[in-house]
Amino acid sequence: MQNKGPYYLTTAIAYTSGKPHIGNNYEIVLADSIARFQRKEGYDVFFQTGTDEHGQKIEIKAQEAGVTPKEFVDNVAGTIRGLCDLLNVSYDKFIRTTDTDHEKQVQKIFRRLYEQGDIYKGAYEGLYCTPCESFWTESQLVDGKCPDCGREVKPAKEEAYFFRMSKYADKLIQHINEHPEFIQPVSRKNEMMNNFLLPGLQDLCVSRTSFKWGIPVDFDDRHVVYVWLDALTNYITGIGYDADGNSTEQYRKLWPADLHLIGKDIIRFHTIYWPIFLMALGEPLPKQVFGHPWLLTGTDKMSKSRGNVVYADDLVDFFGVDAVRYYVLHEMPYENDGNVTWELIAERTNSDLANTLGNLVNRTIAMSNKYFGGVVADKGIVVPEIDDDLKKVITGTLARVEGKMSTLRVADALTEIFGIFKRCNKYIDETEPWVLAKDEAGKDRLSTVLYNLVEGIVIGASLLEPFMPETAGKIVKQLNTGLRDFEELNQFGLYPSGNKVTDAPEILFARIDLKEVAAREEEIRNAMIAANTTEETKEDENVIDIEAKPEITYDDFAKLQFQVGEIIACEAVPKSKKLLCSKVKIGSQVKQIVSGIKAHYTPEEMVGKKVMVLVNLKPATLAGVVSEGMLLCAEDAEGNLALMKPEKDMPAGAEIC
RNA sequence: GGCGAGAUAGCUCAGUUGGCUAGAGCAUACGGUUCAUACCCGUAGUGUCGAGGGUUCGAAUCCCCCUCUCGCUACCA
Repeated sequence: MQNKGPYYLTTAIAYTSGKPHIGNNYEIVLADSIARFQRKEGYDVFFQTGTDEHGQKIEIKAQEAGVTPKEFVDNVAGTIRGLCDLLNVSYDKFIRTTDTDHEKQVQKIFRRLYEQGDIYKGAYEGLYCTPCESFWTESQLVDGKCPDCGREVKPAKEEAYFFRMSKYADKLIQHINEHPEFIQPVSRKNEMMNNFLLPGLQDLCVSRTSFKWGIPVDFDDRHVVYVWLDALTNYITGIGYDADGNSTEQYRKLWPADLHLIGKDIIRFHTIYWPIFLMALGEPLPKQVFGHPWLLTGTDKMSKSRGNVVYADDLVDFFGVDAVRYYVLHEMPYENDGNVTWELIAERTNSDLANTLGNLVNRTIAMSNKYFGGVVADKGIVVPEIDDDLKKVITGTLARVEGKMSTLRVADALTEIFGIFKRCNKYIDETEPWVLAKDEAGKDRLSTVLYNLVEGIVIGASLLEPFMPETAGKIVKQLNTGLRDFEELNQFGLYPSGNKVTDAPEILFARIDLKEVAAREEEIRNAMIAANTTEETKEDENVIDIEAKPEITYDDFAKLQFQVGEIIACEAVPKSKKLLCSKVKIGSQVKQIVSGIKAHYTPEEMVGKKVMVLVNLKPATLAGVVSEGMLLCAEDAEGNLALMKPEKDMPAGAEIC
């Protein structure tokens, strides 16, 4: 087979905070189908995936679990790798950000960027605005003052390293404009341009001192490298990049990557920060970044307490690996989010895999056995008006599939392949083998018909291999042959005439009873809810750790005036998505307070509540509405808000102290 | 609020530069067939192409406006 050169493909690395659901695994199946396809096309493919294992969240989770962070990520990374294997993912390298060589390179990269001035130590001294509780970089200040409130900024305790993004912004804008294929789908390009690049890039914080579970900055070990410089660089460290210029031959061969396949939530990091890091290192940029939409379960958000989280291993256990692969690839969302449910997979499996494909293979083999003892021979009895179209459809499919795959239209490529199987079913109807079998004179024609069917199925199976490798192998095994190379797929008639197919055809995909699916799903849901209940009671005892703020004096505290306020009226702020405007009775006066809690409370719910109010906050205007205080809320890890209410009924205006 | 995308058959969606009776798949109904996993083949559909207005010989397709949904972003005192 002709070698078309290297093709380097990556997925995002999965965060090891817990077991990923099918919506996360979908990306890697998609990547796998592309990797396998390009291999068949003759490319020397290198396919890398892996896990992102640092950060405060993992540090906390490990603590909760009573294990070290390393033990924790070893366990989860093992689970994730196991899911990849279960899904038959043909990765060439599974990188972990805790790999020693990766960590070493990240340190070297950090040091190099620091030494050449791209990373600087953010001296927070003089740059913290206490009222705004915000850190600002020098470039963000307006006349040396807080850009939000215009007040003086002053020194703060935490320091961090920053990356000078603005330095490379113009070069990146130019690159994006000159390479329209760089960001896919194109609609994302405008978002990046309009929201970030054109308004001006802010410098990015690339280190932390608030947690320890990360790669230490080797010349300043109070700091660990913060997520993006650690995670994104996996794409080059995994293939042998060296910041000192001693990169491996593999790196020189593979970089720049042909495709970074990622979810739409991290497009910004892959199309802005990552290219800029690479520019700073003097390396070429990846050729394409594809930010795919998500595969969701119905309309509800997945949550364990609802028991509606869909895991790949449960699905594979019930449907089989290729049915799951087929579903996610066939439903691959391109512009909009897609759906996955047990019922949808079952329906798709029945109609496409059991009926169209499985039944075709089964009936073809059954007829070969019934009429010719399994021997498939081309007797050369051609009926052009029927056979020609069949052959044309089959031999033309490769080109159509290649066309679809060149623009990553994986779902459409699969539809093209199934066109072969549908055409074969129709061919059976056109030729009526059972009629031919009744008459000795029809025997040779019948033999040719069956030969044509077997040949079509072999070509279809060969095209199917990148998407459903296990099934493709099973099909050709039953036909007692092997998969064809892609370059042979535009020829018809390579199946050895006189070959004998299996006399015991195996059902490739059994039809699934929807009631069984519902029962199984119910079973898993209940088990999940039960397991989660015990887990949640445990979690109730847990606390959420947030970043510590600098210590304050009692005098600082005494400046704050908290009182009980009664909400007597509330309405949504018209020109805003998150804001509610409340009239709050505090003693004898009524204040107007704007709060960003529309997602959690309706205006009707708000009225009548007695809540905790910070009263002496300087009034500010939000979305054109004046706000004269702040309603206090508790916030959980998911960002859910709960208003603070006195434990006993208290009059409006009561001081909270 | 800024920028952007979208609203087409019961469901998921295609509809290129405006052009003949608006399409595909799934689901549904009917007919045919029996080699096969109650399967396959064929036929039939229904659609105010989100509402209204405009340009045009002609608009799902272009323009205006309205309603709704969604994405990124800002606001979240």
